[in-house]
Amino acid sequence: MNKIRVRFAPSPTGPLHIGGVRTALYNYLFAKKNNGTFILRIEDTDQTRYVPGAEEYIKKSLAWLGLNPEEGPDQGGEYGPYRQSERKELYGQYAKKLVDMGYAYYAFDTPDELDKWRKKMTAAGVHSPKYDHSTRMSMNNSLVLGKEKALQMIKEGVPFVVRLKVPENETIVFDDIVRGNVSFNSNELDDKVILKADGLPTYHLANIVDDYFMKITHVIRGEEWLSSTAHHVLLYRYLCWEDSMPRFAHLPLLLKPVGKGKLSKRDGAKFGFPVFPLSWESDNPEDNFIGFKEFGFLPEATINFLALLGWNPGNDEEMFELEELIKSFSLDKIVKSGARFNIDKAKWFNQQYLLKKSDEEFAELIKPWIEKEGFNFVEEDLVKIAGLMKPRIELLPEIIEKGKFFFTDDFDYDEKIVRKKWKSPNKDHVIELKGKLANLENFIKKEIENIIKGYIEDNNLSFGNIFPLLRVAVTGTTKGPDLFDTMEILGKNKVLLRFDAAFDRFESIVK
RNA sequence: GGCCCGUUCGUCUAGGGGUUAGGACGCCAGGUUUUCAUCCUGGUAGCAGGGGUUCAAAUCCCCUACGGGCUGCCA
Repeated sequence: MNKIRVRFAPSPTGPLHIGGVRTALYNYLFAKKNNGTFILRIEDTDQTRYVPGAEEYIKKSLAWLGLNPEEGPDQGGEYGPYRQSERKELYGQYAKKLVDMGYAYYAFDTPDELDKWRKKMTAAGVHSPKYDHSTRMSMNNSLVLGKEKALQMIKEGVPFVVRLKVPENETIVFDDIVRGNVSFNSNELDDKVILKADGLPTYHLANIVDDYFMKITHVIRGEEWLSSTAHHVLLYRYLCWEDSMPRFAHLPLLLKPVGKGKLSKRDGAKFGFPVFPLSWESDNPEDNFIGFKEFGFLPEATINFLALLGWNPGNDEEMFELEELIKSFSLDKIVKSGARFNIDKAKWFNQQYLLKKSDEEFAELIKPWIEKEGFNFVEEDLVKIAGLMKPRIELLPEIIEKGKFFFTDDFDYDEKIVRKKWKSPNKDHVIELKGKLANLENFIKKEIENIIKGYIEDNNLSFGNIFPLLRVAVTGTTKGPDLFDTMEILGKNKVLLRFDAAFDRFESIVK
């Protein structure tokens, strides 16, 4: 069997959607699993939609996730170039060849004319007018004009496109790895444009030509391509490449968390979570998107989550890092139906991976977020803080909202608790306790604990009345890691100052 | 509208003629904890509907409904 070769072929029209990332992932996994080659090909044939920076974004996204192509625009390879705009000459050649063989024809209908034609047809009751076997003979093309005349027009510089001449009354069948046999009646297919007036190919032609020359063995792509696969099969046949036609695997789409339709780029803003791997900045603020990375996701969690959205290993396991995914991956376990994008599961995965990190690793991960806030910290303390905060964090930036008190005195107090508990005798005990802590020479967890617990026990107090006040005084909140650990990290000085500040504040709150 | 694809707990999914329909997230309850979180235990909830085929259907077939995709000189 020939060596497996797959490609991820995005268009640089903007940031790479998370669904595209999953497509890349599956291609990558399939390649690695089978000792094959994972190729990146940039499909930049639509110059009107080209967005500068998008190609760079795609590469950075793949790199962040560890999905590194072996061949591509940056890596090179013996089947390059890997940018379609750099392969321009190739496509025209094959478009012409198809025309010469009678499998395609030149068409001169302008976009404007087609638009008007469609409107007219629609008005006449045709639901979606198609340029196909039933209408092509009433259009402006070489089939009605005659080849001579058409060639003449082309020579004179009349803009033209090349359309595939879809045969009549044929059943086109292909065996999709995910969906099994899929068949189309050719009468339903339109005469797709394969070469545009600007001389560049459309997806359909470019794809077939490139896949053929790049020796692609499996085309793993989104379901949105299923409908046009019949055209692609025709192209392979007419070009006499049917023997090396790749196998197709059409992936189910990612759907909106709620409501109808597939996941769209706007859903991120709408639901408050990312639908892109990395953040994307553009001139138009409406087109600024936050990424999984910037949202606080780990690449391994993102991968794990994505992998399981439309694929499963066939057993109950669900924690998979890239290497394990490679071992377990198989195309036949891909699910057929679309999957709703559910961020809760993604967060859970993130937490699982965060929990696996050592305190040192976790400290490094939260550091950028803390620095971003402009907070200062002692390296050694940060590792301790990391250990305390790790089980409490699902997304990295939560270190700020949940652990702010480690880094600054500027935090709000939980007023509800203060109002409820800041009264005698509770408050007198707390003030008394502060005095005892002030006398403590060795301000370490064990000692602090002895003082506080001893005091509460000696005076027969309830933990529930004293502890929340201590906690809120020092951290502002009743939630958080072990208070004695926290105090030790903060240090005696800071803790005492916080008590003083808190007592003042508490008084004005209860007033 | 037409064509193609799909439909198992709220969500992701296992199961592909005989199962108490399994797991995970979420949610709820209990336990642990100074609180929160982690962790542990338990619970909640599903085969879209209708016809067939069969001794037996979540599983095979048909119809309907619903959902998704496509229907561009976009990919």
